[in-house]
Amino acid sequence: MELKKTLTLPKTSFPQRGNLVQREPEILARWEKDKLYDRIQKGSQDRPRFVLHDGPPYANGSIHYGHILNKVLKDIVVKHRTMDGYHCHYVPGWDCHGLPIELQVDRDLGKKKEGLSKIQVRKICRDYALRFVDKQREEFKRLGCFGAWDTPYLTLQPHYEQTIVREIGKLIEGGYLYRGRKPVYWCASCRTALALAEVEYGDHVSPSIYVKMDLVEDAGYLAPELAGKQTSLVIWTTTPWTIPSNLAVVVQPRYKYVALEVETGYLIVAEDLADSFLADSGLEAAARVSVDVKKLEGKKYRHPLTGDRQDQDYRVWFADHVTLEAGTGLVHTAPGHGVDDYGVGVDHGLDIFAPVDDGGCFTEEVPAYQSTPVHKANPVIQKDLQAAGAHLNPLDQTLSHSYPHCWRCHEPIVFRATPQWFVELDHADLRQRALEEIDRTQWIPHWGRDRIHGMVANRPDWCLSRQRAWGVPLPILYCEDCDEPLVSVELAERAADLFGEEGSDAWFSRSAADLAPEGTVCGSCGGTSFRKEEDIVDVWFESGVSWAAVCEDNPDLGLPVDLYLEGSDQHRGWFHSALLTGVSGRGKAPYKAVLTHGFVVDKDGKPYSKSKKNYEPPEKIMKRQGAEIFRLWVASEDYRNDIRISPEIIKRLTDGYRRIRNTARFMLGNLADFDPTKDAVAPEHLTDVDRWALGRLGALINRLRKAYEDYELHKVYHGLVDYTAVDLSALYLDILKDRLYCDAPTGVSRRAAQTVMYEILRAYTTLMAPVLVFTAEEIWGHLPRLPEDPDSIHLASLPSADGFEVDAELLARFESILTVRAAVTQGLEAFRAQKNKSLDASVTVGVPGPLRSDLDSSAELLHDYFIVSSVTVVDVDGDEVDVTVAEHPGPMCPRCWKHVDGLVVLPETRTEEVEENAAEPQSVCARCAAVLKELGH
RNA sequence: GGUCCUGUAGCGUAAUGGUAGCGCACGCGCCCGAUAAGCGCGGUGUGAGGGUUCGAGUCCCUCCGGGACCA
Repeated sequence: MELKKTLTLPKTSFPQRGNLVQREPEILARWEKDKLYDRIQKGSQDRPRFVLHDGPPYANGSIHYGHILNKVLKDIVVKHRTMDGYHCHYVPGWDCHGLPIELQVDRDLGKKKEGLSKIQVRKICRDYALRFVDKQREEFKRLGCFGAWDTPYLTLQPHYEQTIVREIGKLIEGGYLYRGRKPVYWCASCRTALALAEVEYGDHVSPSIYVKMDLVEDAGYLAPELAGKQTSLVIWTTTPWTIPSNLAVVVQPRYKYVALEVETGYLIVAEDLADSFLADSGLEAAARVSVDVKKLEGKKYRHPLTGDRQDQDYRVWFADHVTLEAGTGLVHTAPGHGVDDYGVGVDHGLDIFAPVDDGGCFTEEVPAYQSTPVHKANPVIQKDLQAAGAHLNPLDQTLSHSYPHCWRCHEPIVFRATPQWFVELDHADLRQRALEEIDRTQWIPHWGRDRIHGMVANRPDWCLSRQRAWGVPLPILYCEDCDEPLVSVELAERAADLFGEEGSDAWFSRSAADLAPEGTVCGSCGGTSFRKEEDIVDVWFESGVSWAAVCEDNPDLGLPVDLYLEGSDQHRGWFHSALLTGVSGRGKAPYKAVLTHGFVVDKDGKPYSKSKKNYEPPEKIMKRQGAEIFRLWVASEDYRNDIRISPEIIKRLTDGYRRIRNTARFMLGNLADFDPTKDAVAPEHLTDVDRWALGRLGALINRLRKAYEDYELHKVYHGLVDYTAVDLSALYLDILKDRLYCDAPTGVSRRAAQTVMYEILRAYTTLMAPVLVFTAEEIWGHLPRLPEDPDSIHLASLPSADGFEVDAELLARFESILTVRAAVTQGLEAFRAQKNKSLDASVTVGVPGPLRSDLDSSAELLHDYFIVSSVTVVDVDGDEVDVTVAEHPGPMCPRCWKHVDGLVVLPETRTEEVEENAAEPQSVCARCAAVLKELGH
């Protein structure tokens, strides 16, 4: 008789290998066919809501690691909350308007674009966006993410566009919207504003000029030497044409400045730049006098070319952007022609003066150069400065440097202030109220609060307008007679109504007269004919109001939502725009909590980039390993820091996955003949180690549930893997093998083991389901189920630790047993090196007094716990466990491989088999003999 | 340059201011009844330097490295 055939070995159709690339799509297809997401929604209708509102990715390109990280994190949270008893409706969204698509379409169209109308171009942009929505949608679904994929929100949908315009109406109603000027990149040859992405840097030779500007007051207060002398500021610039627009000079109060004595008086420059200035100008300084530049704040100087303007102009201010890299440490400031300059202008109440027209020519505001293109005006201005005695260096000095050029015509661009629409941050305490809302919001991690707080506290007014075509138009008209803008809630509402029906194309397809509400007259001159605003709204405003477009009126969602979850860059992006629109529109933040994650970087911590190619495209990994590995990756790393991905990390995760899968498979194999409704045994039939195992399961359940609730998902993964390796594989399941394989298949001992294993596998599978969505479902399909169990694990609830309470006394006792077990396995090491199995050993353990009673209460089972053939416990002096290992003297049972004092000869082996094979009669241990008899052998 | 974050063994991750632990990898061995599996044993670490403290991975400062957002 072949004894191996009398064992109950694991048996299962659950494949050892995941073969995820093929299996995942099958599972997805089944979910789709079974309408699983809809069933989850219907089944949870009466439960409390938990709303995770999706931040829309941009509808361009294929998804990358950052998208995967973000969407899988969201999905794990949503699936966990669903299994935790909430109704979670997840509506994915896409950001569809904006420059990247418009630029791409521009490139694709090339010259063809010139013959197309705005509406035609917008149609192409729309098709482009929708194509990528479809592509990304499939990619997200492939990751196992659940959601309303058939009814996502898109910022180009009429309803969404309607909301955008309505919320602009709210800004108008609240008085936040105003028209101001702001410097933008401007291409004079294309006569258009350029976005940052449309600017190319290239070498350019510019004039390099030092200009002196005389202080009005006697400068004796700076240093006694200066009293009675003409003292001047020296500035340096490569754009002489901005000198007529100069309205201020700024210095850095932290730096040291000196006054250089020259023929005409004293010249103030930064100490560290004095030598380079003298070298460039060819001037000689008879003396250097240290000056305290802080005393210059607010002092007036005379502009070398223009007469006096308003009192606030031509003064010295402090600013941080002043550096010692080049120039003089005193920075010429023209608020209409530079970003830093603009900031100074806003801070000090200066005119945003930009006397340059669309074609890059001076306007009548500068009569001397009127109609001259600015770059051609440079030499003229230099000569005028020289004539005024203000040009300190030779006229032909130049500087070759990197300078912005138009991406299309390659001409050098200019900075030029143009009219823009702004949200006024300090109107109606908007900024203050936003800051208060920040403090009412939970930020995860907590430092998110400081980050956004700093940004909101310091940000300038929000420039809402963009000079582009692919977006939602600002609902504003201008009077044809007096050019006054018509800004009204009625007009916004009228536009909103039209957009809701026709989309925002209505603005372009309809005439201004058609768009104006009936009876509209210009508030300024009473005119009745209008032209349309051509600007569109900043896309951050569009996505910012998603709470209004998506959540506010949806009974499955509502406001405020529970959670926004995005990368930490969104403190300045979406969290920020949603906060400001929420506070200005509804008086409160649209979210209760905001969770942020870091960025995906390579193994060296460097951000991965398309140009460096320091990464493998995600779709390649997907095609090789499937989506589950990505989900494991997301769950395994602490997302609060930057998240690394590398071949080694993928390898480690794959190993972890196999461990989990194999352990589950082992349990399934040993449950093949187990029907929980019939075969489960009562608690009193469980052994100590069974009860201990259930206690450990209870602890795991508590730990993982807390980790999920606290969004500490990496603790879920590590908790699960550690439990698998330590508690299950190395300990409990290893100990169980003898009972499972050798005891009577339907005997109470084996059924007890199965009962416990069943509870473990059920809970284990459910706990992993939010992360390992496919594998958990697959295990669920093979698990003996109860009649009330749903057909998908994603319809099940998280396990409760009730019923698996940790018995403190038992746990303490097992701690002792496991301590001794560790000593025994260590003692066994030398024994096993002699080609012995641990079951060949007979172990004598000397244990210190305190442990003794803990061991004695399990004395009969210790050899099973230690997986040896016999254990004798003796007292020992001292507090070290003492282990002695010897070969067990008795014969080994050929069936269960344990050594016993004596074997029993099997009755039927005495006869013909023996004679035929001339073999010894077969003998087994008493336990196996009884089992064989019961089996009918 | 500014604001904020971050640095624990090869990789991932843990540690109310109180003995630096866990898993995987790696090395060595066992097993061949979870088998493209399983079991055991083993070495390796707080970026650097100061400070506070009886005691610092943890709090403070400086430096170095990395990141996000601004400029």
